[in-house]
Amino acid sequence: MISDRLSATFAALADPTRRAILARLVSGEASVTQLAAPFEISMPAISKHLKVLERAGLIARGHEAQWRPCRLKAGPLKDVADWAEHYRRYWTESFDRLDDYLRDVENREKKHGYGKHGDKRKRA
Amino acid sequence: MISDRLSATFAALADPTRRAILARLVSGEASVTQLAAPFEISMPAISKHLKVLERAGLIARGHEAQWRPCRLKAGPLKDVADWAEHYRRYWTESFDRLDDYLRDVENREKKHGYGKHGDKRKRA
DNA sequence: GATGTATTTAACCTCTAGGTTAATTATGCC
DNA sequence: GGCATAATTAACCTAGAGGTTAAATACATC
Repeated sequence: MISDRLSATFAALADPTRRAILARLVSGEASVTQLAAPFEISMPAISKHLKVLERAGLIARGHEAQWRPCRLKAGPLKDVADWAEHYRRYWTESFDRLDDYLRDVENREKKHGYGKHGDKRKRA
Repeated sequence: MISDRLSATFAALADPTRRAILARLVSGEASVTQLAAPFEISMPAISKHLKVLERAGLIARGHEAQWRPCRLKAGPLKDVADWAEHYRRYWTESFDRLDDYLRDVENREKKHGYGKHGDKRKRA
């Protein structure tokens, strides 16, 4: 079980099915069956996804006869947005802190350099 | 392995150690040993976290002698921020779509209602 | 080339995530 | 009460996450 709220939120959002469920809930309350319709997975699987979303505080659930309608609770998403905002200047600097390391790195690029999987290039 | 980029990003961010590493990288490039310092886990564990961050495109790695300095790559965080922004109006509506369901729900709250774990309350 | 430092890889462990099918619970309707 | 529908719980499976320790790799220096 994930203790801190932000981790629980990110973990809940890491699954595309769950993000799709949230997206669906934007257009209003829905039953479990309705939420399950677009997916090929079983009902219990959907049920588990909903439990994860509920634990993360991203949905709330009601009771109407045998239905348990879900609705969006976007509160934790504000935390996500706020958290990401702290990094805005780093994605704004066109290439991630480009200015910071250009002088350091570029003028010694024959020796070092940032490659995808380390330095496997031939060296002159 | 996670196929879509957004899922990989969220999954990477779901771990507090990894978020702390990103936060540290805001103050500039750092070696693996430097990044590991604040934590009690082993070097291989840190190495794995860095691999996750690298795969998610959140860091880039260099080569300097036996060091593999890391730097922040905030690109994917913009996607996170953009994604979250779509839900702004739902967390802005003070209590998550409050207006949408107040009429529907509140006037039948004796029968139904949104509780933490379903309707376990006594009914009149 | 031996030694020391930085880091990764290998091999392993445990726990959990995400899925399944079958059974159970809750409710409305006849 | 009996049946149909909605959803959850139970029991199970597999793959992967996150951690460990020990061994291997890469580089600088003496």
